[in-house]
Amino acid sequence: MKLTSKGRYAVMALADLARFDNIHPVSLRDISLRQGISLDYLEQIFSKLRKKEIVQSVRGTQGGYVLNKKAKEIKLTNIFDAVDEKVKTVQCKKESKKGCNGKSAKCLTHNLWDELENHINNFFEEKSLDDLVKNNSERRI
Amino acid sequence: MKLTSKGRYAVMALADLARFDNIHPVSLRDISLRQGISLDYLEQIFSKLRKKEIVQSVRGTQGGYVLNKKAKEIKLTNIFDAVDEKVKTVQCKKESKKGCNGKSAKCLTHNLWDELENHINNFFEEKSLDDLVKNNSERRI
DNA sequence: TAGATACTTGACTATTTTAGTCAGGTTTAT
DNA sequence: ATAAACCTGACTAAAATAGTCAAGTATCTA
Repeated sequence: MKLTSKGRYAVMALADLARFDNIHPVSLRDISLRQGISLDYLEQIFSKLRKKEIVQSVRGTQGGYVLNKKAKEIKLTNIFDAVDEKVKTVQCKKESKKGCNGKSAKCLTHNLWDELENHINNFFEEKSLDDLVKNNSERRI
Repeated sequence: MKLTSKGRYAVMALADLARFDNIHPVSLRDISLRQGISLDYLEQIFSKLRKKEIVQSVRGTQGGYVLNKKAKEIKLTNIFDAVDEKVKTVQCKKESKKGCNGKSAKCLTHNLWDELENHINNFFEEKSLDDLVKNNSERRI
């Protein structure tokens, strides 16, 4: 089980952006340089973040991106959701109306994975972008 | 982020095995049939579980596998560890003595992923095989 | 002691996912 | 006008996953 780069990058980029928010829009180019993430990849990611209304874009020279809500109101859940990073532990064939692995009932461990998903999602729902930025306020880059 | 089948199968198979433990060895063939997991794949998985001394094998007719410890003492951590299912959230280049993404310092979100790893691992360390079986004692298959 | 059952090991492979790249736009501040 | 910056969709190399396949070895039971 691992977190994918897309999710990590999304959070990293937004944390970067949050530090400059309310001052001026932040260009992807700057985020790319500071965080070491490919510009093209960032554009893909921000396209999704914009569609989910987590950020707003400002076009033209001196443009960039701005948070669409207060950092405190943006939970990690929202970010992961936007970039299709999902916590997925069971793959039951839902179409077949059967349980796990094509068997008639839920597999022995079905409840376990449900619990695990909840456990992880709770973590993401508690953490906001604001928490991250505050945690790093002593650092510059 | 998702849990891989290998880890899920390992836990499912061991939960199945735990129900019959102390009665007789359980053959992989039976587990395969009951849990709908390929026999060949199970063999790969159990080879790893045996090396980590989570199970013992009993050869010959009526042979199979037996737990090597009490179900209460087998934590999910041990199982995931045995089959190389790891919770991995950051990929910092450790060899380069640099921080994340080749930058000089830890990335903005580094601490976050550490916390997340701990959060997930705590879950796995608390749950034992015994918890699983008890949770399902009302069910037959 | 024959033969079936069941474990054991290692190599191989198709599929899927990931982590991007690339090309060609459009918008807007200056 | 033009450069900076956003925007979009198609494409792809590499890695991981989820197995399969083949060829054993050990041991119980009849």
